[in-house]
Amino acid sequence: MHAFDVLGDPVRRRILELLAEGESAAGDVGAVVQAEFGISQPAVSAHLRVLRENGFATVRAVGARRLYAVRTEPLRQLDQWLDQYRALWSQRLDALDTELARGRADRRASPTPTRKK
Amino acid sequence: MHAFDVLGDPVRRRILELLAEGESAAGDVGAVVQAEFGISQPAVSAHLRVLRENGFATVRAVGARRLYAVRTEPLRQLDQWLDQYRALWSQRLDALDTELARGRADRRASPTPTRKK
DNA sequence: TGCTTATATAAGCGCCTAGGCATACAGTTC
DNA sequence: GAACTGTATGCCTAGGCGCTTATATAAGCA
Repeated sequence: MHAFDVLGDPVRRRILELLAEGESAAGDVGAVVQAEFGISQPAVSAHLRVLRENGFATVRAVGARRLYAVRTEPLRQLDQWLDQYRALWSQRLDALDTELARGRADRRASPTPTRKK
Repeated sequence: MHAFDVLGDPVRRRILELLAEGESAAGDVGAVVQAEFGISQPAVSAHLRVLRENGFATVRAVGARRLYAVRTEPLRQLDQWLDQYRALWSQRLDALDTELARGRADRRASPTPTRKK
């Protein structure tokens, strides 16, 4: 599952947000999320699993508790992914201007940039 | 549709990447994407529509052509969304350490060992 | 005007995912 | 060890999304 698919779910985003406040037990996170979204405990558990299996969270057992914590790696990657677009907005131009600006840039000086993959 | 859902599709991510090189016609983007993903023209058109309707792209007609261009606004917002997590990784700690660090930090004020992994 | 190109929309369909309930399993307590 | 708490898994269903084919619409051209 791609990082964006993981983050595509509002429940998971909320869980991540909660975990950002600090490591916490599945049940604690669950209580909040269940209340807010009106979903069951198994549903929350499934979301935690997705986060876990996709590297967004780590777990460690403490007694019968499962303490979850955010793993920033995937988020950092997301940040990197954004890099390829930052230039487009750091030009301090708004969307429409950016569009026009790029069109012109291509016609004027710049040689065609390479791209593939 | 949430921004993450929009970006959750690999075809759409690729289209965005292509558009980042500069404004281009639906057909041109389509040719590439259709070849790379083996999907039909209508499928590409549908993706362009999603990007458009969710603010990730703008269109303008030039004759029978439809020129698409990236709109950075949603990407900027994504960047902002990441802000709430940047603190977690700018601490220069990796996931596991971060987890431990936060747990301890809550209890006392001791710093933690450095990264590994 | 009739054909072709460029792109979008419509209809139908399979698949994947999230959710529910029931249940399993581990740990804690007495 | 029985009962209870905390959390995960299995199974099933429903809804949404992406794909395909067929077709519509608009512009360009002979």
